Amino acid sequence: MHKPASDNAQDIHSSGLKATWPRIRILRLFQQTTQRHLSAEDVYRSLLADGEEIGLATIYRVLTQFEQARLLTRHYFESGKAVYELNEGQHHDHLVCMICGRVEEFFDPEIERLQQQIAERRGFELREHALSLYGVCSNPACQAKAWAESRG
Amino acid sequence: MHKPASDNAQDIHSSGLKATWPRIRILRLFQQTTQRHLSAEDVYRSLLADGEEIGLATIYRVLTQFEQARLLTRHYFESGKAVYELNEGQHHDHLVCMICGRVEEFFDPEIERLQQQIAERRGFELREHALSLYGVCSNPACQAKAWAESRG
DNA sequence: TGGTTAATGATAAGCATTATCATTAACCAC
DNA sequence: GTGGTTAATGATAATGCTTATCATTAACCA
Repeated sequence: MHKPASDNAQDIHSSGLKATWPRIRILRLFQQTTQRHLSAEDVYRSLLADGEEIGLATIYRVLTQFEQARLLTRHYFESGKAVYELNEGQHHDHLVCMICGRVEEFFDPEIERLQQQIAERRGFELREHALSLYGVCSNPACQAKAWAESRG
Repeated sequence: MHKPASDNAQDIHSSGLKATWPRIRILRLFQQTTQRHLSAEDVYRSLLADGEEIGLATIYRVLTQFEQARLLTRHYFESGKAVYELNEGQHHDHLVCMICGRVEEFFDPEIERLQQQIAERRGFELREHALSLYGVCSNPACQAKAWAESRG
């Protein structure tokens, strides 16, 4: 069902990092959690709830390292704080509910192609992009809340 | 050539805000500057250089108010700090040079259409979106620096 | 023109994140 | 396996951007 911790240690090792206990636990959390997108604080709390007292400084450091090692990818979603998700190869963009915070993923090859074309036309060598759509999801509670907000 | 300050005061007034001196100067800065995208700190420094001692707290407050009044729009560009630009009606997205920070604007109706379509298919009512492309611009200095960075 | 009420500015507080540094634990050679 | 080297950790201080507080000041309207 889940990757065992040892595979986990392999992944970390082959990224040129020592397979320390905090790093193993953090990576495992991303592999096992149902909530794909986690902030540093989320990771800290989850591990603590699981009896793992890992310092917040370590969490921040490891998340940054994992991002550089391409084990995780980072996003901002306009919230003022970074969230990370497991990098499973296929690139995708995000659709975020402004009410409940739910995040859906999508991939549109045509949009990707157009982006590349726009960059090329302007002499930019495209390295990465951030595309996030913000709206109100199909949950009736969200639609009700959105409607209430719109009328002050 | 430039809008006179009085028009300026009109815009502020019709947004339901008092036409105070700090607000007039801040809006004028955005209308006159060549650098379209300014952070709170940028605004503070520019006005100071122009002999205008406006408190940083006021700058932050006014930028937020102008954004709510749709006189300005806010962006993040992954930099950890907000930048604002004059809202002149037509929506556009951004192409940002990761080396020199230069920002170009673009608009692609096809991308806009596809975004709308994606949101609809998933039952989202699209409210806004953030699309920023990051790369290396055509400036030879940037390309050289990017190349140097890529090899540590 | 004066009174009311909101705006300002100095400063403190807040929040996410990074830096510092003494202690601890992984790894590699033996 | 064991020990020594070197990097990782964790507590905490520091930073950077932004918002809150509150006494003082200035816009607006009657």
